[in-house]
Amino acid sequence: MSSQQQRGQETHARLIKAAVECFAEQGYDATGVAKICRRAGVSKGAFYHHFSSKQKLFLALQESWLAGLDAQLDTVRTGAETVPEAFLRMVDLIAPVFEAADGQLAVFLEFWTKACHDTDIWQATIAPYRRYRAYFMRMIEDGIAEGTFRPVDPETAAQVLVSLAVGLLQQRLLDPEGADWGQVAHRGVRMFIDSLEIK
Amino acid sequence: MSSQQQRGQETHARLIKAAVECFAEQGYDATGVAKICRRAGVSKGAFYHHFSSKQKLFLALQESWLAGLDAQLDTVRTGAETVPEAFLRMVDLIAPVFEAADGQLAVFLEFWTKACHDTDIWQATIAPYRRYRAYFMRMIEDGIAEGTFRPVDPETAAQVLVSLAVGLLQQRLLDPEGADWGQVAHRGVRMFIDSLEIK
DNA sequence: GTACAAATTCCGACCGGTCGGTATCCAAGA
DNA sequence: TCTTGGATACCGACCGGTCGGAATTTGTAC
Repeated sequence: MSSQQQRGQETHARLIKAAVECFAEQGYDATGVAKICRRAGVSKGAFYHHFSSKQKLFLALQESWLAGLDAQLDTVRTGAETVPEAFLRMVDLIAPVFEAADGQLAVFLEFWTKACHDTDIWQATIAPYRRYRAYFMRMIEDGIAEGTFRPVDPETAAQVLVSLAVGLLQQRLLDPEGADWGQVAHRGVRMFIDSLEIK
Repeated sequence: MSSQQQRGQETHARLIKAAVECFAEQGYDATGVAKICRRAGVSKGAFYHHFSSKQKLFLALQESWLAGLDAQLDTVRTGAETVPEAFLRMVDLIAPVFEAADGQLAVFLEFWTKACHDTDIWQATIAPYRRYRAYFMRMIEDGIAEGTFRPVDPETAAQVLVSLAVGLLQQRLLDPEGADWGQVAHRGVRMFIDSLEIK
């Protein structure tokens, strides 16, 4: 890689980092391109050299973040004996990911909001949820197959679980001090399992 | 009421209505005050005669909507023998409220988003959730008292339920065609009850 | 009933400022 | 020399909000 290419990549990364911080602190709309540039120590010209629009940067942000979450999810099933165990492991594994990203998560709400009014963002936003739903569905089907779960409708159950996860994320985001959200998440997933398990 | 007062109230109502429609279609930030006024068939001067700022109108919107939801919630406990029944009744009673408001619900996402960056909106936004949590908590305590529920921690359980409700709302908002959300809601609440009930 | 003042409701031009985006030029590395 | 990455100045559009005053109704004194 030439020194010029490297310089370019560094600027790119600095812009992403600055954008995440700005969006998290003030929100997407309230953050001007100029502000991102100032924080990144870079000019507006450089910005539009790397991103064709403010929205493209927004999408790039979402994409990179979700890729990280996906990677984390893939490690869940390994090393769990039964499906219920896998679900519980998931909570433990995912929680720190969210905690680490803490301040930046507010941007998720922006994604959801914008998704309602923009097809590009909408597509990029719902895709992961459908993927997670399918993922959970398969786990539930496995649970039924291995005899630990009652023969419920896996799709509906998966949708319930995704909703619960999303709701937990939102509540945690809105009122971080309002509860011990890690504990609530645990309790929620345990309730989910309880109602599915054959006892 | 004098004819002047009445005229004022009508204008007020027209502004609210126009604002809800605009916000739902394009979002809060993308909707200029001028656009609301045009839709309401009213001048900018009239707008600022009725609302001291765009944000005040936003808050008024949220307040009036939540008041309606509260009123609906208050009718739930009456006419249910046991607590589990009350929870199930709640789903049936609340669902149509959300369905009726359908197109307007996207504004909720905006409330959440703005709440992260504005203390005024934040206070107005979390207050109802804390109220609902307290409401559910009492119901769960009642369930424990009447012997139908296991002696779990009512607070955590209530937080789980609120999270589930919020998540269902968000998912429904984002992907209305993605599932039969009424059914998912039913299944979710039933799951919640299942894991609490003494069998 | 009439004349006039006060108050309410509303109008729309206008303000300073900010926005996303563009055009142009420059410096340095290949 | 020529491409690439970055800088700067600038554009038109639009924003939330203000303001002086017009139009109409209400209250009051005669």
